[in-house]
Amino acid sequence: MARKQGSHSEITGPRVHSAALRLFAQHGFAAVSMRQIASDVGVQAGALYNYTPDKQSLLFDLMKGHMDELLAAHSQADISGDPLQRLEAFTRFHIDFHLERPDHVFISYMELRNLTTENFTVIEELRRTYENALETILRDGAARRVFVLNDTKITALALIAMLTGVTSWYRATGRLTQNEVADLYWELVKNTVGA
Amino acid sequence: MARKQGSHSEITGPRVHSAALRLFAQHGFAAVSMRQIASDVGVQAGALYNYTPDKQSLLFDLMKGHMDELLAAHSQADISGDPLQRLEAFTRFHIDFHLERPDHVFISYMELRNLTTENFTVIEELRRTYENALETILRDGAARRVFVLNDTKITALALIAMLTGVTSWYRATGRLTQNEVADLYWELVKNTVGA
DNA sequence: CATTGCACTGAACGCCCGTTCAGTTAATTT
DNA sequence: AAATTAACTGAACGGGCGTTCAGTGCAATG
Repeated sequence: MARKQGSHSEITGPRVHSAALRLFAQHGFAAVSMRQIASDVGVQAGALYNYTPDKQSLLFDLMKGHMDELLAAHSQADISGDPLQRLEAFTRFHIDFHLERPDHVFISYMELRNLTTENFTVIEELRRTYENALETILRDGAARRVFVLNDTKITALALIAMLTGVTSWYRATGRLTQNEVADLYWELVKNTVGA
Repeated sequence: MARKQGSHSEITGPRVHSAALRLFAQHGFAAVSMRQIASDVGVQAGALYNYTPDKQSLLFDLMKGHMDELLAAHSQADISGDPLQRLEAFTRFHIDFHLERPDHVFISYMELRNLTTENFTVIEELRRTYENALETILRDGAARRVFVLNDTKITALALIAMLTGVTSWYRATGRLTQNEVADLYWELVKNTVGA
């Protein structure tokens, strides 16, 4: 019969994924071996295969999990009101969410090319869904002449690149708090859309 | 005596580096083997070592060469006048330069963690030099109240992230010409700095 | 025409890779 | 106490890795 207590799998499973997360973010997917992940968890390489069918799935699960969390958190977030208010809410949501998951963000932007084509397609679609949420806000604002935009699609991409870039320099121990960063970026975003 | 004509080294050498450039950009440094590069050039793996001391140097040379070219082109470019004119010139220079070297740009932003610490330090310093050029323009403009900025350092980083992001979606066969992209981004940048 | 030396081959070096699996351990259930 | 089974070990599989180097062929030199 299946054991309920004393089982290690509920501990080891998450540890495998969080070791993979950290190591992939630090050294890159291709540069990290299953033996390194195993050693970090404190088991032999073979034991990893109780928790993932293969290395590729380890990467995909991390990225898919991140995108699912992003979209779930985004629909939970209170992003409402007129376009300007929604853009502010989106900006602050994006900064907060991304600053709290630097490793996930890093992997999701750097390791796309190490996904199989099927897995890549899945992630790309989720990413496009998120980008479209921003584009909708921009289009609404442009229609109501609250924003002045020459090209909503390019503006959306430019804003996301700007906002996500924050993870490449932000350090919790640095000069600015997370809220100060969000304030600064909101000013930049507001200006960018001509509001 | 050394042969001057009929020598292949002047042909093979550049081919090694350009094969490495393309393959590293496509699959990532860690995922590309010396044998793949050799096969792309049309030689055996051992022959590569006539042109590079090791794989790491291949990566470093590509990144160092890119940064040197960037800084050289930047100082050749006519970036003069008042802060607004200089910011426009910088923006257009940055977009043009980066759109014409997508592989170099990709490698220089993605493969930093695969550099040895010594090599990383070198590249980082060159990158900071370039960022400082933008920051100087911003500080001048803020001092003369042409720009409205809360934090010149963060604004510089945000703008560079936004501008460099163009390489991740731009395709020469797409909807927009390089000049149209530069025009769009200049509008965004101008707005962002409150000018 | 003999010599030089560049450019390259092809084999080898020791090592690490992702993945599989028979066997061991020990906690739980009956 | 016996049976069951989850969790894991340790060895092995075939293969690829970066790098080295003695040897080969040939174009240019003297």
